[in-house]
Amino acid sequence: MCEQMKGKKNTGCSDCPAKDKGIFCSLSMDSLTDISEHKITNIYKKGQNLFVQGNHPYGIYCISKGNIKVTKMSNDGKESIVRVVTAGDLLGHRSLFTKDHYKATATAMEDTKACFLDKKFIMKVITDNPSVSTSVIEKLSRDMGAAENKMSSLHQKNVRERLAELLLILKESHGEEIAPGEFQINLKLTREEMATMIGTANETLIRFISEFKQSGLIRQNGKIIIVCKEEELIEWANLEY
Amino acid sequence: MCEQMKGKKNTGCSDCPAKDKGIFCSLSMDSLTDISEHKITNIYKKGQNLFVQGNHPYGIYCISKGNIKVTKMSNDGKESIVRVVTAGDLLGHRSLFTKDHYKATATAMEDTKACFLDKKFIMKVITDNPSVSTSVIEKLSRDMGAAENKMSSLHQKNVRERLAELLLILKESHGEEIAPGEFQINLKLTREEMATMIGTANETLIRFISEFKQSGLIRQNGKIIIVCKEEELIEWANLEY
DNA sequence: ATGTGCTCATGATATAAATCAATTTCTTAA
DNA sequence: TTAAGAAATTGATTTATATCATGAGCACAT
Repeated sequence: MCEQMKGKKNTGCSDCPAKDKGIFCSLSMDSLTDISEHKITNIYKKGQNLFVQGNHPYGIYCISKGNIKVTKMSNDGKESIVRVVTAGDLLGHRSLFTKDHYKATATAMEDTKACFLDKKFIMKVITDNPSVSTSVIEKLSRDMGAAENKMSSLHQKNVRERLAELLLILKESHGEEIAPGEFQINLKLTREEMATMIGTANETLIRFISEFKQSGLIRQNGKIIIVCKEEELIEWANLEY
Repeated sequence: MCEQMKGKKNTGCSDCPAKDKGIFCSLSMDSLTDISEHKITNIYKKGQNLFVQGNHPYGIYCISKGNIKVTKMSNDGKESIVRVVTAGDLLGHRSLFTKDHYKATATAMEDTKACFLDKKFIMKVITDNPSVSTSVIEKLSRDMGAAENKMSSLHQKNVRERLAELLLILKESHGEEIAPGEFQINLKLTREEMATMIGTANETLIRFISEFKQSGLIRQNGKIIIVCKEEELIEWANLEY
């Protein structure tokens, strides 16, 4: 019996905190129950891998709680975070759909709850439910837009601009307004991780973080970053019109 | 009447040279006829835009013949080619599915034939035909894999490695074996275009192209590049294991 | 054929960011 | 509670690549 199967069945999908953001949001109660009965829920501790670059996929993960980083490692050991996956998102679907091995490694950034659905079952759910397939298509399209955007930023922008852009993106995806115009980014990241998200060295990243802190664009509460002057960050980010 | 509607109906989808590579490949003759009746076929001359960054999508393009580059332009006028689209591929779907404006510009690299399907119709085809939706999902997944790969390459690899990688990718997508072990890349690219594909300056690209030519890894027949020593290119590309 | 405007090529120089090195601060586990 | 390791910071130096400058080769329209 494979690793994933060791998990135990858990609360139903209808109770999932991420239900409304997930691909099953428009399904009937009955269909949801069907999915609940097929899923295997697992808890991953911070630092644990859900899957590893090079392995073969045999299903898909629906994230119920927690943040997961998807990283690619080069031969010479350089790491890049290509995407961060959150509650309501899918994980491992890309490789499953292309019938390929995993091109990246997925690691829990904090204690995480993820439900595993085996290949055969999820494929059937997708073909049987247009609302699911269009959700998947929409999610993929969105992620691909983000990927292409990041790609062009790496070419067109310098590190300061890329950092400003990253902070704005994190503010959108993980931000919480804690005071008028002040947004706390609810995602704990090391400098190293932030650096690999924008394709730079951590020393370089640190210098610009310090710069932004000095200018009061951001501040820090322990490990947590707070965006104070969004408007100025937007200026620095040099976004497309 | 909008620009796209000026095109005339043309030969049916069943005669499309790209049919087998497209998302409609598993449809019945009847369904294909239905699609043929709804499509608007257009011819684009080299350099013409199919759509422009910032505009609003109201349908999708199926490429029947020709190559199209998808480029993103920064505020300061720097261009990046994020993807090249070929016969059998979709175009404009990403923005359509996310209900967003176009994030990039699509330009014909040569005389091109593309069929336009309006939003309402293509959405119906997708929801009515699981084979189409899974094809779309697979294509998106594949493109997204390419995008994330390119993203990490920009961070992890130097220009020489990225160029070697690009040549290998082009060999896969547009290569034709013209002699044992010699692959002609059937895609005319300027140096400028190649440079923007791997996120570098054209002068820099030219230096490495020259290097590769001198080492006999590639050679040129007019504007067309021929890969002579694939194995050595693979070495240089420093691919993931 | 002849200019006019691209594309390609090569050399010289500048620079952003990587790398290397050393110190401090924070975490975590014994 | 302290020791040990990890993460963050700051400074000095190096380096890959961008940028600038110039000229040669080609293609195409007149």
